[in-house]
Amino acid sequence: MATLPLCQVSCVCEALLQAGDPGRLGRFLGSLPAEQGPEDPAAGGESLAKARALLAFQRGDFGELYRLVQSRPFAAPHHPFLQDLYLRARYREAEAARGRALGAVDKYRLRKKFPLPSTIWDGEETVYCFKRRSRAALRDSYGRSRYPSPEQKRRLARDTGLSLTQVSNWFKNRRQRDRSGGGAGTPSKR
Amino acid sequence: MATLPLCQVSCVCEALLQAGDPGRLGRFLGSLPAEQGPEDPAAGGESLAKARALLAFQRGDFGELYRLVQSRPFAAPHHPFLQDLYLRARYREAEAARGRALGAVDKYRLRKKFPLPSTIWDGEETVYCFKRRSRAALRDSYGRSRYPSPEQKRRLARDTGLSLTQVSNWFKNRRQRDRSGGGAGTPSKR
DNA sequence: TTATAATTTAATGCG
DNA sequence: CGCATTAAATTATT
Repeated sequence: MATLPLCQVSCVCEALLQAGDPGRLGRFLGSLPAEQGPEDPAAGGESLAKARALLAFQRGDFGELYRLVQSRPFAAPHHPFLQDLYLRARYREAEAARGRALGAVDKYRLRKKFPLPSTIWDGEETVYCFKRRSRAALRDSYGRSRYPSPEQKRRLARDTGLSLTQVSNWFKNRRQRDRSGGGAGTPSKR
Repeated sequence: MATLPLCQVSCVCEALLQAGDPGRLGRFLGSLPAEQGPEDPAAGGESLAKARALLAFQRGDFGELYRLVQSRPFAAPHHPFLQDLYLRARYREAEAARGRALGAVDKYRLRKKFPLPSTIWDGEETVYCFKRRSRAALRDSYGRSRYPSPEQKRRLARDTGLSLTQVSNWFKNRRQRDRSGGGAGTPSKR
């Protein structure tokens, strides 16, 4: 088979990743010449490495997966996919070693023990509570109205640095909390 | 006072439960002879046990309530009332132990921790309100046609025990979900 | 274990 | 019915 330009290889890889067809993806990678190896520094090589990582995961070769993932920095759009793959590999490895399913706490410990490699993570900490200032702004707005207009939501999102979805979620959750706490509502099934 | 036939006792119990008059209900139960106890195996005894359970709840004797509810199998028409009573007892007990109002998640955890006794529950798992079986039937029908005829809808409603509106809503939501998923407008996280 | 954010599913109101 | 939005239930993370 003739050597393809790297950009075309990338394209095919992404398409097959999207399609979720490991069989065809494996055959395609097998058909490539050896010099298009994972060390290729060009940007297009990222898709190739991604595809190889997925196949390594699927055949349980976790060592190869970790090596691939750390072999080079990946562009941000690839991060979610690779982070998910990396963690699932760590989970599955620990699960196999222990012989039974992991709980939420076990997974938490593994995440602490094996932090995401810097090649697939921008280093920003995942935050599960919004900043004090943002929450104050949300609370303040909630005091004036429990149902902000789209206009108000946009302004809040801008002021707090949160997304529109996050602002909407905050109001939803806040109303729900109010309801369960204060209302004596008997939950009706219908 | 003379001993009443059990069917009459049931009738009075149901009437007073309907009326929501705990005072009169309590006095009525107090007036009954001891041998019409909660162990009475006759079907009519269910109303009596129901009434006793309500009074136990109202005076905060939750242990007695749990005992009554599990003392015998109850017929399906009594389930909604007793399920509600049982859960409210669990909620109130936890609330008192903690000293603070419960949120939606707290209540969810209690429902998982204290599943409904089989005496007041048909055992059908419900996820997001609908029973697993009902949802399977809906999914199945959707696979054959995204727009069921009124005739098919009626049949589904009958088979699943859902209302016609609920069936229609389910299809509407399902189509909506299909559309948003495939097309544009997936709300991004950030 | 608990509080909080996010997600999934069912219901509602309008055109 | 489609569409947007909300309510309610559930999950995930800390």
